[in-house]
Amino acid sequence: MATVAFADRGVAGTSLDDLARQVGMTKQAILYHFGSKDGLVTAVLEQGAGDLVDVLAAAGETAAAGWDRVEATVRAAFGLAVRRPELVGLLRELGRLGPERTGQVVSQLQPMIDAAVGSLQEGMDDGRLRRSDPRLVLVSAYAIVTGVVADTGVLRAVGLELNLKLAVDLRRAVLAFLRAALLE
Amino acid sequence: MATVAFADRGVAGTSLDDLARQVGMTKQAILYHFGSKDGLVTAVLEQGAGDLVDVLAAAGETAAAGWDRVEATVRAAFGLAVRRPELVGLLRELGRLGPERTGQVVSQLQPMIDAAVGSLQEGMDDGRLRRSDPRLVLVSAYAIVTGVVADTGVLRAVGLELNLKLAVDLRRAVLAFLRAALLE
DNA sequence: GCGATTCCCTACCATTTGGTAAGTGAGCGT
DNA sequence: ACGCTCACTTACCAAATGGTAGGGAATCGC
Repeated sequence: MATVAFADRGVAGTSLDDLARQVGMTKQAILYHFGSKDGLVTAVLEQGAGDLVDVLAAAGETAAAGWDRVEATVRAAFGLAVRRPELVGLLRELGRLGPERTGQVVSQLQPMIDAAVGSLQEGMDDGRLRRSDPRLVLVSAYAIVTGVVADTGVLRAVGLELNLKLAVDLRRAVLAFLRAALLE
Repeated sequence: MATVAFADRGVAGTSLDDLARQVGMTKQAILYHFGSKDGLVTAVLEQGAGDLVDVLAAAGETAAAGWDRVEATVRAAFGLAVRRPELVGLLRELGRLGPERTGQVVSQLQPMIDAAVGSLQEGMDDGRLRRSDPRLVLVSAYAIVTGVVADTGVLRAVGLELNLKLAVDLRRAVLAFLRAALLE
């Protein structure tokens, strides 16, 4: 709930009073549980990053290394982005929360990121994937998935509505892009 | 200046006092010129959208329709995103400013967007470009360019630093993606 | 049964926020 | 010289903000 509010209107744009009213508690109940707004932000970020890691890491591990793993991860990422867009919003909010906050979340995501880069690199070394910069691939894929889900205003501007069908189309487009980049 | 602050810390996260101190004026001087914070936001958005249109539309018009125009526009977009990343941040801030604000900016960008979609569609009808959904192409390209520039925290997490060389690499990757999608 | 703890509320508080009121000085047309 | 507008400034203000203090009810260990 707080996650959605922070992702939606930003941390600075969400007052504890608003939040409490939304949850049906008083501001002081929130402060009791989290100590301060800072504490709440920390908890929300930790939970969000945890969820992210849980879903994506699990998806990656179930598939065999190589293209299958890439596809499984992208599918999981799209599913998560559609089901819980607030996680994407949270990632975007990070930029304006300062480096310490970014560091907190990144340190939680780092093992997963390293694993992804490593897996891609390994695939390239084995010749199963075409050689390129795995980090560029990762960043590009991240940008497309998050950008498309988060900027719904932009979607509407080009005459698209974010729904299941569009998500499937976009997933197909992203996978085609990655296939072109990673397979020959 | 206000543009940078709004893009950087968000509208809600930027107080008029902070802003005024940064500019070397008093808050009341700002209020005198813009009437209210709302007025300032409106002006900043209008200016930002105008700049966006100026650069991108000009780039599109100088190149011949078809792939050349796509490439010219992407190059202009990357240039703008690197030179003035706050414009990207502003676009992202739109989402949390509510539909009216989004409408204001979108109506300013709409002719350019329609022209881009139309140009792509025309190229596909002529057979100069491979047939696909031009809106999906546009959204994907938008997401990559803006995502990569705006989420510098994510970049750093994968061990990349946003600089000229990286921007060039990314531009190459995006152009390769678009070429694969639009040319055969 | 009973003290302690947990959890939450009411009542405040200092600070910050966007915004108003009133004045001031520089420049400018007449 | 005079009035007038422009571009501010200082002095406020009411509301909202994050946070503290203290109390009360429910629950738990014993």
